[in-house]
Amino acid sequence: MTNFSEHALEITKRIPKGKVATYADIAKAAGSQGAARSVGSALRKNGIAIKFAHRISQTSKAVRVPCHRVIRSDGSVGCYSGKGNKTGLLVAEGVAVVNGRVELARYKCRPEQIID
DNA sequence: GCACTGACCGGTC
DNA sequence: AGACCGGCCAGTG
Repeated sequence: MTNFSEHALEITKRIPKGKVATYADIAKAAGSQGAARSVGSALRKNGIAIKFAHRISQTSKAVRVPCHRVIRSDGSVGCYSGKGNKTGLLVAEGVAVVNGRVELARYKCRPEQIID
């Protein structure tokens, strides 16, 4: 695991429940603005899982990176390994998703909340 | 070190 | 509001 992907995952874990963050913001917070694509790659490689949903909280050890809270900068939910969206999970957490999009103005968390 | 690849971004049309 | 296009950047072989 490289420094960047590691950092990106750490940041992703810090996204508060009920909020979302964009790939671009994470890339920037990870120290490489514009590396949004790389953030996606990192999440894919680590592919932690969306399973998060049916087993929220507790599970002390399991790392569980909430990748579903990471969306595209235009508010669209985006892809997930090409199959399945994170829409359901977002809704389950209280994030309103309309037509596969999230109202960024309302649900996007501030950068300072996810930066180290 | 080169040449792909991709859970992306921003500007244009 | 969509759809397209070129460019980014880190990971991988």
